[in-house]
Amino acid sequence: MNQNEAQELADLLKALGEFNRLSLVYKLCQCKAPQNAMCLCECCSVDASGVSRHLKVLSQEGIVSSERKGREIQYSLNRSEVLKRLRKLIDIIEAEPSLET
Amino acid sequence: MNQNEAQELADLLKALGEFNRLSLVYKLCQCKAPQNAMCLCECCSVDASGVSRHLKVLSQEGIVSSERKGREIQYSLNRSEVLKRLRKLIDIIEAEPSLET
DNA sequence: GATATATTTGCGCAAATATGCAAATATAAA
DNA sequence: TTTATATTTGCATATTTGCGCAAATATATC
Repeated sequence: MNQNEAQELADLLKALGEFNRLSLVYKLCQCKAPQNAMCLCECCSVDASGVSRHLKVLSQEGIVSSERKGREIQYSLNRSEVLKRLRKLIDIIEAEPSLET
Repeated sequence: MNQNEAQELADLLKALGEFNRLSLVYKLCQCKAPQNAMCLCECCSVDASGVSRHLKVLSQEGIVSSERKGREIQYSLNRSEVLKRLRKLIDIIEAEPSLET
C-alpha cells in the first residue's frame, strides 16, 4: 500500500464518514431505482443546497453516479466500486503482520 | 440501521478517514508486536503530540488498544473489532434494496 | 532527589468543513 | 414566452480539525 493508495482510501472513508452523507448512501442502498436529490433530501437534515453539495462529494469520490433525466438528476450508488475499495481495506487489516518489531 | 448505528459507523469512518491516522493503522497492521507512540511517529509526518492526539482518536473509536509498559504506552490494532464494523457496512451495501421507489 | 525519556495537554492559528439563504442556472410545462 | 420545478453556486458564518510549540505529567534510571 503506497501513499497514493492510502490517500485515496482515506478520501473514500472521509467522504463516507459524515453522518448526513452516510445517510444518503444508506438511502440509496435501499432503493431499487435511482433517486433524485429532492427525494434524497428527506433522509437528511439539510436543505437542498446541502444535499447537492454532499452528493457532489460522494460523486467525486466515485461513490455515486448521476444522470440527468429532464429536470431531475438521478443518483445511484456504485455498489461494486465502494465494495471493492472497502474490501481492499479489509484485506489489509486481515493480512498477517509482516514486521517482527 | 438506526440513527445511532449510523452515527457510530460514521464516527469510525471519520476516524479512519484521515491520512495520518490511516497510516498509523496501516503501520499497526503490519506489526506483530504492539508499538509505542515514538515508534509510530516515524510513519507519520506529525510530531509526538500530533501522534498522541491521533492515537487518542483511534482509541476512543475502539480502533486501537493501549497498555502502559513502563515509560512507554504500547498500542495495538483491534483487528476483529474494526473488521466487524467494516463488514457491517459491507453487508448493508450488499443487501438487496428493499424500497421499490 | 535529580535527570532522562515517553506521552499528554494547553494554547493559538490557519485551513477545512458543514450549513442556510438567496441568486443563478437548467429544464420542462403551460 | 412565461411560469414552475430541480439543482447548483456564491456568500457569509459558525464550527471543527490538524498542527507545532512549550509546558505539564508519568515513569524509569542514576
